[in-house]
This record gives sequence, structure tokens and C-alpha cells, in this order.
Amino acid sequence: MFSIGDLSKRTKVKIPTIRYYEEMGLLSAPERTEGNQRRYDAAGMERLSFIKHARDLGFSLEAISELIDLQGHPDRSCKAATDIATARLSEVRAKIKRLRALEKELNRISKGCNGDGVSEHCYVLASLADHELCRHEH
Amino acid sequence: MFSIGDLSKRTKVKIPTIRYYEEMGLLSAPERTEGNQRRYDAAGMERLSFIKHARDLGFSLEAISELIDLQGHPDRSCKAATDIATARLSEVRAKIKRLRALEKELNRISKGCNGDGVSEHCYVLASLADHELCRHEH
DNA sequence: TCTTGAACCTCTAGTCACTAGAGATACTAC
DNA sequence: GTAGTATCTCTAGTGACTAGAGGTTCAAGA
Repeated sequence: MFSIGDLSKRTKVKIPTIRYYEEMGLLSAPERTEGNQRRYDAAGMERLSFIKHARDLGFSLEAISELIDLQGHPDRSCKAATDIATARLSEVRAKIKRLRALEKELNRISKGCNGDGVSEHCYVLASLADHELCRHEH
Repeated sequence: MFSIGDLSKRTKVKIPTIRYYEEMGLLSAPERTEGNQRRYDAAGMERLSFIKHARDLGFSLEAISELIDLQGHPDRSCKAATDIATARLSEVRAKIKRLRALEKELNRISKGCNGDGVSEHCYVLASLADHELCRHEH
């Protein structure tokens, strides 16, 4: 049996976060010692690892909750789980696209100004004030 | 003079958000009508456009606040503003890098499972449960 | 001038996924 | 037995808004 601190060290999820997941219903409430401290078994640890991994991949707690529910329904889990992962993939791709545009824009803005010397016209500030100077939509 | 609704339509910033920016000190409190409604001048609108544009580029309200302060100090604004923009650029680049790794990972996960048919072993769920299946760090 | 309906006001509370801190209790190693 | 660490619950805070209640003001038409 693992204490919450053991779990935290092994999964690298902070203690208050573990308690938060329990409160949110992602982790089921574990056994307690006589003194009311949480004691987890291997299943609890696996569940937490699953959550951690999914969070690292950017799944929302809501999506993770769905994925966990699906684990109890092997008959229909595969299609639904793939849908969730695919949706997340589209989100990530859209985000990358947007960030690439921003990168170009920021690069242009911060390169426009040489940064030293006294100038009363700062290109960074001017670019932010005037959207017309942008070459992209965002 | 513009009402808060005019400002909202022209800048595409929602009304509660405009009030929020005022509360946070990013926008100075505008004049009011006798009936206590906000009335903005052109300067107020420009300021809000600046904030909107910077937010679209992903600057935090704190960073925007610094940029606004710099507008009052043309002597040292250029270097400092460039620093802020450059820092934001690094953030964006780091984020793109991380998202690219996630994209690969999610692509692998969601492709692994054909999605139809009844299988008691779902590759998506298995991948999330077992980090060892991953080919990258994240 | 009056009325109607849209726009505006303030205030509180909720969102997401945690994080921080207070103050009290329990466990563990010596 | 005791010291020191780990844990408990509870409340409140983060960032950047968003939603809703309940009330007031404005602008246009009759």
C-alpha cells in the first residue's frame, strides 16, 4: 500500500493535485488508515499514471473522465477513444498552425527594432498599436 | 465619443472584458455620462486596440501592462519592448516544439487503432495507460 | 412629451486545473 | 517517549475572462 506521498513521488503528480483529482471524481476514494490517511493500491497508482500521461498529452480532465469511463466498456471503447484522441490531434494541429503565424509575426516585430540607441519611434510598440503593419491574420 | 458597446463592436473585445481591463488598470477609467455610462474618446479606443492586438499575439496582461508603461518612456522603451517581444517569441517557439512532439505521439496513438470492429484491447487506452509505448519524452 | 426596448450599470459567482497556506493530527524512526 | 516529517481539511488565490441577476439610462419613434 502506498501513502499519498509515495504516489506523488512515483507518478510526479503533486499531492494537492492527487486530492483534487479525487474530489473531481477521476480517482476513486482510496482506503484510509485508522488515522484517516489515504492508502493506495496498485490499481490506484495505475489510474493516476493514466491520468498523468493523458494530462501531459494535453487532454482535459473532462476528456480523461470519458476515457476512464470507456475503460469499463470494452465493447464500444475503441471507436470512442479513437475519436477523442483524434479530436485532440486536430486541436494540436490547429494550435501549431496559429503559433507558426505568431512566430513569424513576433519575429518580424522584434527584428524591426535594433534595440539600442535612442529612438522615439519603437517598432515593437508601433506594430502592436497598428494592426495594419501586420502581414498576417491572427 | 463612443459608448462601451461601440468600442466593443469596433475592437471586437467583449463588453465585460473591457470593464475587466479597466478594473485591472490596463485601460484608464473613461468619462461618464450624467447617467453613469462610460464614454470613450479616440485615445481610449486606440489603447484598447493595442491591448487586443497584443492579446491576440499571446502577450499576458502583465506583459501588456509593461508595454503600456513603456509608451510613456520613449527614451528607454525600444530596448525593453524588444526584450518583451523576444521573450514572447521564445515562449512561442518552445510551445511549437512541444506541440510537434505531441502531434507525433497522438498521431501514432490514434492511428494504431482501426476504430471499428469489436476489440477488447484498445490501443488508445493502452497507450495512455502505458508510457513505455511512447517514443518521445513529454 | 411619453413610451418602449435596447443598452448599460454594479455585483457576485463560476470557469479550468491547479497552488498556497493555516492550523491540526498522524505516522515513523530512534 | 519524543522529535520531526507527513498527512489531514478547509479556505482562498491564480489568469483571463464569462454568465447572470436585478436595476438604471439612453435613443428613437408616436
